[in-house]
Amino acid sequence: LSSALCQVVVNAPLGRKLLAYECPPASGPLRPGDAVVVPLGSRECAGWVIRTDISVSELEIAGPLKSIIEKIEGGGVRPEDLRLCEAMHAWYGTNFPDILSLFVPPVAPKLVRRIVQVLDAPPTGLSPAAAQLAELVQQAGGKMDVRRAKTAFGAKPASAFQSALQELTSAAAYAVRPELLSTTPRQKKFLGPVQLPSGRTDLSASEKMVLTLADQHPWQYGVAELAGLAQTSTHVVRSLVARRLLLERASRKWRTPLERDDVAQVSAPEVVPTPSQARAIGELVPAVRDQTGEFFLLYGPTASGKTHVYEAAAKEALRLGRQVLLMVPEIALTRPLIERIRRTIHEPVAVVHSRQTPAERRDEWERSSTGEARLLVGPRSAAFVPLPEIGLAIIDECHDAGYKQSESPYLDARRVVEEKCAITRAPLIVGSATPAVEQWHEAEAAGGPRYRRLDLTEFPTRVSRPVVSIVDLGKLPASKPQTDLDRVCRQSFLSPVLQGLIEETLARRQACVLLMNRRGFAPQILCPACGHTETCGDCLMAMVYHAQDRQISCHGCGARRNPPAACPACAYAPLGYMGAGTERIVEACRARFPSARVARLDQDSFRKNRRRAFETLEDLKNGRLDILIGTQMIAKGLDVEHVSLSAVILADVGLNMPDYRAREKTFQLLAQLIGRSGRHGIPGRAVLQTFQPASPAIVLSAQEEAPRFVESELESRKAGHWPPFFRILRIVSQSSNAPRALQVIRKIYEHMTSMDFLSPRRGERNEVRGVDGDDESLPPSPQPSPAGGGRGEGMIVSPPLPCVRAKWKGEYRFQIIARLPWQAPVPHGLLDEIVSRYRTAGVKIMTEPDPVSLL
DNA sequence: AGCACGCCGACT
DNA sequence: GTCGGCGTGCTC
Repeated sequence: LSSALCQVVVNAPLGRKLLAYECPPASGPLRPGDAVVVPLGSRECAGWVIRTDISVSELEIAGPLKSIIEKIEGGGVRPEDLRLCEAMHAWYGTNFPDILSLFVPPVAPKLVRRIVQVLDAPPTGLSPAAAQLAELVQQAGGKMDVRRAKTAFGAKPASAFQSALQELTSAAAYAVRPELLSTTPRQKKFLGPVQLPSGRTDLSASEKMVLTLADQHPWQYGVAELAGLAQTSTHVVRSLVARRLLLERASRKWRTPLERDDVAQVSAPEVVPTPSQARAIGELVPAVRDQTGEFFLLYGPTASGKTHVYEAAAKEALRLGRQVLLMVPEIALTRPLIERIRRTIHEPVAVVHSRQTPAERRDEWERSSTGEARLLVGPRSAAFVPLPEIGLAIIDECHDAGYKQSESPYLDARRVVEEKCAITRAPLIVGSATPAVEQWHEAEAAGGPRYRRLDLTEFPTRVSRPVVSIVDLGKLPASKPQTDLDRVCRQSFLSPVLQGLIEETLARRQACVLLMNRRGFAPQILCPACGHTETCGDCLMAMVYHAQDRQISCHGCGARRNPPAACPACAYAPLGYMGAGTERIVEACRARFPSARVARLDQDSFRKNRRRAFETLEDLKNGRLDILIGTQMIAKGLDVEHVSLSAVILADVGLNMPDYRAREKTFQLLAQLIGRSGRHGIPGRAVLQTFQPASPAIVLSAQEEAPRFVESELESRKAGHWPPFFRILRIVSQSSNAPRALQVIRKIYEHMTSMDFLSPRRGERNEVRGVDGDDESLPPSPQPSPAGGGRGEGMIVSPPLPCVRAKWKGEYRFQIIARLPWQAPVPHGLLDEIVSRYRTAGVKIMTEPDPVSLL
C-alpha cells in the first residue's frame, strides 16, 4: 500500500512545472493550499500543495518520488484563493505556478528558516546549557531563528548547542518548526517587573519610579519610553535591566506606513448626498448587507462625488464586521485617498504597494490576512492579498490600464477581483468618470449585463460647466512668422487663441495647466540637407533632444548620448531640431509671458529631483506658480484645484498612436483634464488644440459626453474586430537575429492555423497599423471551428507581422494577433504548447492574453 | 534560482 | 596527471 501523492508548486523559478511528491502519513493530513517543505535537488524548499488526489497513472514520470518533509503551519493559501488561482489560470491560460506565486505570502526566495518556539511554560531541571538557550529564546519573544540562536549561544563546540537544543525539544516545551519569512519580523523589547524582595533600600528614587511604572504597566513600554515616563535617563533603566531588576521581553512590532504619519482622526462633517448619490447608496447598501455578489459600475463624471458613495458602502460593510478592499490605480493616488478615508472611517487600515520595503509588505499582508486590518488600500498587487472576511471590493478609476499587469502572467487585477467577489459573494463597485469601452459594454449587454450601472448626475462642488474651445491647428494663419517670438510660439503650438486665454488667466492672477504628452525639447533631429533623422540603433526610434541635460535620448530603451554636431550622413551643420515636447513649451511660455512663473512636471523632472517635483505641485496649489507644463502626469490624479485654465497643446500626440485604444485613452485624458479646471467656485476654461478637430475623442470630451463617445467608439471596435467584440491574444517572437525570430513566428502561425481554427484570408493587411478600425478585412464574425476538440474554438489568427516597435533594445520583434470570442477563456494548453514546442536558443517567445499595448 | 555535470587551460 | 572556468540542463 503506497502513500498518497500530491502536486506541489515549489517556491523556485522552476520554469512552468508542478512537481509530484509522496505524502507520508507522518506529515499529517495535507489539504490543497497547505504550505510544505519539500526536497528539491540537494536542497530544501518551500512549496504549496495544489492537489492531493493524484494517481500514479496521471504522472508522466516513472521512478520513485521524493516525499514531503513536513507541513508549514501558517503561510498556506486559503481554499477560496486557490479556486481564484485556478479560475485565473483557466481564463488567461498562463503558467499556474506563476499565478499562484502572486497569492502566497511574501516569502524569501530560497530559505525556509527553522524557528525555536516556546509551546508551553519552560520545564524545570534543565541543564545549564539548555537553560541558557531557553533564556535566549524567551528574551527573543518565544521564537528564534535556529541559526541566530546558535550564534547567540556562543562560541562553544557545535555539539553543545545541538545537545542543548535536543534537550529542549525533547522536553516538549520547545520545537523546531519551519516558517515562511521574507525578513525577520521587527521585534521591539518591552520591559516588565521582577518579583523583588520588599523593602529593598539600595535603590535611588528614580530607579524606584521606573520599577513602579514597570510594575503598573508590565510589557507596555520600551527602554526610552519608560525612562521618559519616569523623567530620568535611559541609563537608569538600562542599569536596572543589567542588574536583572527589570526583565526584557521582545515581541512583534508591526510596521505599517500609516502609523508613521499623524493623519488627524477627526471626523469629516456629514455631507448631504445629492439625489443620485442617495440613489446609488440606496442600491449598494442592501447588496452589501445581503452579500449578493453583484457588480456595479459607478459612472460619475469628475466632481460628482464618487468617493462619498464608496465611503457609504464601505461603512456599511465595516459595520457588519466585514473587510473592504479598495483599489486605486497607482501609488501616487493612494495617499490622498487614504487621508480622506481616515477622516470618515475609523478602522484599522492596511496599505500595500510595490515600493514598500519587504518588511512593510509582509506586515501589511499579515495584518490583512489575519483580519486585523479591516480596510485594505492599494494598487494592482492589493488584489492578491487574502482578506478572509471580505464583504465589499471597490475599484476606483476602473478604466485605468495600470490594473493590467504588463508582464507574465499578465493578470488584470480587475478580473482577479471580479472572480474573488464571485467566489465570496462580496459585491463589487467599479467607478470612473470615463469607464473603459469594455466596461460600458458589459454594463449594457443585452440578456443580462454583468454590471449594474449607477450614474451620478449632479456636481455638488462645481459652480458651472467648464467652457471648452477647440483650436484647429490646421487652420492657423499661413503667413510667415513676423518675429522671433512669433516663430517660437508657432514651433511650440501656442496658438493665438491659447495665448489670449493664458494672458487673461494671468491677468486674473489664476493658474494655467498646459498638457503636452511628450517629454523632451524636440522629438526629431533632422538634417535639412539630406533628410537624415538621428535614430536609436537598438530600437530604430527617432532620438529626442532633451535640453535639460543637453543629450539625445531614445524613448524606447532610454539610451542617452550627446547630440551630433553635424549630420552623420552628409556632415551638414547645423541640424534641425523639429517638433516640440514639454521643454520647448516651457521655453516658449517663458519667452511669451516673461513675468509669469513657469514650471515643468514630467517623468524627467520627477526623476531628476523628486522633492522639487512635489514642491512644484505645492507651489501650484499655493498660488506661487502661474503656468505648469507637463505630460499626462499633471492630468492624472494630481490635485490641481486652483487652476482655471487647462489646455492640451497637441491632442494628436496620443490620438495618432498605433493602438486601437488610442482614441479612448485620449478621450479619457482630455475628459480628466477638462474636469480638473474650475472647481472651488471658479468657472473653468479649457482649450483643446488638434489637427483633427472632428475626432469624436476631441468633440465629445469637450462636451463631457462619455456615453456618446463610447457609442461611437463601439462602432469602430466592432468594425475593427477589437474588444469588446473579440478577445485579443498576442504572440511575440523576439531575437537579435531577425531571420530566426521570423522563422519561429512563422512556425507558430502554421501550427495555429493547421489546428482546428479558422484562418484569415491571405494578404491581409497589418491590423496593428491599420487601427482606424472600420476598414479591417477580417471575416465578419468568428465561426465555430469544424472539429471542436475544445482548443481554440472560434479563434481567428492573423499572419505574423513585425511589431510596431520592430526593433527594441537590439532585438527584432514579430507578432501574431489572434482573436477569440469575447469572454472566452484562452485555449487551455495552447500557450504552453507553443512555448515548449517552438522555443529555440536565442529566440524569446511571449504569449500575452489581453495585451495592454500592441506596440 | 541553485546545483549538478561537463568539457578545455594553468598548475603539481 | 589535477583544479577550476562558467556553458547547458534538470529539479518530482
